[in-house]
Amino acid sequence: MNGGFSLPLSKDDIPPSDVILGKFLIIANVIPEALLEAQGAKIISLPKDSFLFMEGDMAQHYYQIKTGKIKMVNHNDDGKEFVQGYFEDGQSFGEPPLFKASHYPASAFGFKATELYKLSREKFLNLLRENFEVHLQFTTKLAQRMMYKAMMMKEISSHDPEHRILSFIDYIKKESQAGDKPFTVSLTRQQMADLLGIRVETIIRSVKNLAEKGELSIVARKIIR
Amino acid sequence: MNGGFSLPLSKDDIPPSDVILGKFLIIANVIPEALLEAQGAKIISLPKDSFLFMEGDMAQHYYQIKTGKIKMVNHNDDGKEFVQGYFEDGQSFGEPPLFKASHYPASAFGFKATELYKLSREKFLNLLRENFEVHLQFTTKLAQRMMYKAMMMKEISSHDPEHRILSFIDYIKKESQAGDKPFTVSLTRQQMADLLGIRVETIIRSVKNLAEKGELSIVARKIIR
DNA sequence: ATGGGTTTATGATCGAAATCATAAAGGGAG
DNA sequence: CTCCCTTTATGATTTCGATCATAAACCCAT
Repeated sequence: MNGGFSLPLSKDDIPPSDVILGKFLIIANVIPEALLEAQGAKIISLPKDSFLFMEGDMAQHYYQIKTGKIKMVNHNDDGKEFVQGYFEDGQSFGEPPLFKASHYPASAFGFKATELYKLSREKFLNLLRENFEVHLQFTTKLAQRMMYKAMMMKEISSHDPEHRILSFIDYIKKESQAGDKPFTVSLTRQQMADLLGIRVETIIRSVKNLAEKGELSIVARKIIR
Repeated sequence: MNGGFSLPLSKDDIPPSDVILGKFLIIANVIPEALLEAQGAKIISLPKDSFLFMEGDMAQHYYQIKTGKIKMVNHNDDGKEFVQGYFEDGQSFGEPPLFKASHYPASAFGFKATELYKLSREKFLNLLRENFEVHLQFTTKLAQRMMYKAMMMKEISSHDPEHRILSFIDYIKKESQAGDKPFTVSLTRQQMADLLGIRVETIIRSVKNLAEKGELSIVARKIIR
């Protein structure tokens, strides 16, 4: 999953559920910290439950998580939220608008207290210029996220909650590299709902149905497939 | 929209509607043809109404359209289709799975008879390696498509057909760089339906509603905003 | 251990988009 | 011009997820 880099991730102190939650959508474990520091990246702190930037803001900086967890999220008019993704240690987020100096399509929210590297747009582009391997690595991660979004769009468009849920679980299972081994979903049903654009109640009911059909099993409320 | 390159696009023989249709989702006018040829790209022909590759196939080649039009599309079990995007002259498509040697998340369909450059994965990556500007250009286009998908996911998830339609039209209007000038949507209602994951009838009714509300106007069945 | 907040659960009702059916209008090829 | 196919249009009906309401189970902090 790290695609070549061995960053000092030290996930030992993170509870298992979070590791799994992070597994999928860990999509851009991008730039070695040494390189960021060499370019002059600053380290900043984002408190839990606060926003780093809001949907619509102009993108000026590259951000990469040192430790913590960020939720990229859209809020529609009636307050409902749609989660574009979660990002954790070593991952970057919110880079797409950097390239054309445009605005963020979603807000960045501190799901946990988070420490981040912050690098100006110019220095970021410079870093890519001077480092083909990092650039390629970055593009690769972007491409992966792209495919995730393509998959989700297809699923979301053909609304059938059960199908959506299964595809989603299979995707994160694959990401987790669990192989054939039973895979435990560590997301809450609410989190799945926000990622899939479905109400919690519907998730709960659909999951139960899927369990009855034998497509997955529920043990101690956890979803296993 | 071309972002720096002036490719010999010669769109003169393409009717206006197609130019406009192509305007949006023209997102990766990527590699100068001279470079492709230098790397040894072959030119192949894809007949109208045929598939170049299918969802699930392993990605082995980089494709860039010389002339014609490609539709990237998913088919769900009951035959309904979801269109990920249209691509035209000068654009590339289906590149994300190239980076990790994985399979296509959607099928490529000849919306018109199309001539394409075809380049092996290795040579494509090589080309990026040797050409920072092209690589950056490519990443930029990928980032743009990414943002389009993020926007669409958010819209699709918060189902309100009218809202979705307006956001979509505003997006393609912006892409077309029409500014404040009235913008005529050149997509059929069916095409909009397939791009938005809504039924045609719903599009028709919603558009009519929006016209009554004054959000847009319909002239000779064409949607103007 | 206890209390408060979250997560899971379940039933009842509603509503909006999908579906089904049918037809008129437009457009292109010969 | 005419025929045929696509696109737009409109009404009737159905369906399934959203919504509302309520409560049990669980978990964590003090």
